[in-house]
Amino acid sequence: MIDIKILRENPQHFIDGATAKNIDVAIPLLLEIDEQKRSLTRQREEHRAEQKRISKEIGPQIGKLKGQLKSASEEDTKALETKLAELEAKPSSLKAEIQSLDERIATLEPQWNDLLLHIPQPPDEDVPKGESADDNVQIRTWAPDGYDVSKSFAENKGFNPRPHLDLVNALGLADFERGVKMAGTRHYMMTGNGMRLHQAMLRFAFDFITNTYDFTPMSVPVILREECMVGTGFFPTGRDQAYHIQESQRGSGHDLFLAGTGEVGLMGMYADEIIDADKLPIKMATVSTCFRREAGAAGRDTAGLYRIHQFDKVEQVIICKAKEEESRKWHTEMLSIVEQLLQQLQLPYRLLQCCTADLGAKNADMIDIECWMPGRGELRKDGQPMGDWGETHSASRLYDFQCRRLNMRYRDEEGNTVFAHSLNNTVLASPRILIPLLEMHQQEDGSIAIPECLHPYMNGMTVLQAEQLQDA
RNA sequence: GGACAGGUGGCCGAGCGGCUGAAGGCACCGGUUUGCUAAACCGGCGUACUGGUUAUACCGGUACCGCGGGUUCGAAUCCCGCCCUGUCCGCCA
Repeated sequence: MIDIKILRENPQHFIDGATAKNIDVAIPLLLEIDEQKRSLTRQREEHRAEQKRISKEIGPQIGKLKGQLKSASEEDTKALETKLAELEAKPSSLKAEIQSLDERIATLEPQWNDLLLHIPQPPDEDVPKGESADDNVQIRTWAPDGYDVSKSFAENKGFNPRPHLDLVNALGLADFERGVKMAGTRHYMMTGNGMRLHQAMLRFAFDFITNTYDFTPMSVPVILREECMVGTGFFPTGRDQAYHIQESQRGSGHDLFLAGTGEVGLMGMYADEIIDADKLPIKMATVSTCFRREAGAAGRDTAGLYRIHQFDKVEQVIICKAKEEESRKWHTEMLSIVEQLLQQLQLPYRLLQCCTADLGAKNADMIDIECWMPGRGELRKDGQPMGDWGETHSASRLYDFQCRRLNMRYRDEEGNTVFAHSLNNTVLASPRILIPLLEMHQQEDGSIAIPECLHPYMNGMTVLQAEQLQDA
C-alpha cells in the first residue's frame, strides 16, 4: 500500500507510476473521496467533542435527579421527570447529526479503502520504461565452461536435445495422465527418481540458503486468511489467481486461500507487530507447496512441467530497515545467492531487469532470472527446438509497500515507529527447475548426468539411466 | 463437534456504566546516591488520525481495552454476532 499522505501531496507521481506499469487506477476519484471523507471526519470529531463536553456537564446532574426520584413524593416526581427529560434532550440533535455523519463516512470508507489498495507502487527511477515483458533488459548471462548459449545445443554437445517432456516420459520421472485423472489439467505426479530429484533439488536449495547462508529455516501455513493475501499485496488485484476455500459457506468461520508462494506466510508472520530494531534484518527461508490457478493462461504452456497448479518452492525473504541503500544491498545479495546456486547446478542463466510494465503492482523493482531451456523455443527447419530462456526466479524489491499493508513496523533510534522494508526472491522452484536441469544435463544415450552438488541428496546416484525406467 | 473459562498498553495484571487512555508491577529511558556492579529513591514512558503552522518540537481534538454491531445523555464496563486462546470431553493423521 502506498502512503496516502504522499499521494495527496504529489498525485502526479502515482499517476505516472501507474501509467508506466500499464495499470489503470482512478487516482482523481480517490483524492475526491479522500477529501470528502476527511472533511466529514473533521465535522464528526467536532460534534463528538461537543457531545462529550455536554455529557460531562449534565451527567452528574442526571445522576443526582435520578437519585432524588427514588425517594420523591408524588408531586415532586412529576417536576423531577420534566427536568430530567429536558436535560436528556439537550444532546439529542447532536446525536442525530453524528449518526448521519457516521453513515456517510461508512459509505465512503469501503470505496476509499478499495481504491487505495489498488494504487500500485510507482517503479523506481532507474527501472527502464517499457510496454511489455519484451522490453525487459538483460543484465548479464552466465554459462558453465564449454557451453555457449548463442550456439545450438547440438553445436555445443554434438547431439540433438530432447525436450524435458520426452526425457521425463522416457525415464519415468513423472505421470501426467494420472495427475490429470485425479485433479484435472495442469496436474501431475512426480514418480520414482523424478520425485527423488525433485526432493534433492529442494533440499539442496534449502540447505544452501539456511546453512551456507544464514537464513532462518521456517515452515509456513499455505492455507491463509484473506488479510495475509491483501497484506502481502497479492489481493485484491490477483484474487482470481488464488484458490479460494469458502469455509464461510459452511455456516461459520472465515474463508481461506491457498498461497501461491511461501512469501505470504513468511511476511504475514509479523503482521501487526512492532519488531525490535536490533532483530533487523530478518532473513528467512521456507520450503512450501504453492498453488496457482493460472487463470487467463489457458492454452499457454499446457504440456510438461512448466506451468502447473501445484509445485514446491524454496523462498527467501528479507525484512530490513526502511533505508533505500539497505533494500538495494539485500536485493543484490539475494540475487547473488541464486547465481551461486545455479552455478553449482551448472545451469546457464541470465538476469533480466524487468521493465516498468512487467513489475506488477507491488514492486518498485524486480529482477527475473531465467534459465536456458534447450527444449523450448521455435522449431528450426530441421525440426529441432532453438532453445529459449524460461523464467525460474523472480527477485522483488518493495520498499515499505507490503509492510504498510501488513502494519509491520519497527522502532527507530528516535523511538518512532517506522514501516519496515521487505524483499523476496525465489531460491528454487521445482519441478519447473527440472526442465533446464534435465535438458542441460541430458547425454546422448538419453541418460541424465546429475550435477555433483546433488549427489549427496540422491543417495550417491550420479546418473539417471534410461533403463532405470520405472512403470507403476 | 460439545461444555466451560477467557481475550485490557512492549509484557504481566486491576478495573466491570460517568471521577479510566486506563491502578499496580516488570521491562525500557533520564536523574540522585554509589569505588565498580547491584540495590534503593525521584521523574518519564502507547498507537493512529486530525487541527493550531510549513516541520518527527509544543499545545488541542477524535478514535482505539480481540473484531463488528446495538442499548445509553454517556460503554473497557451492559446486550448480540463473529474471530481467537486455554481447559475438559468426543473424533482423529
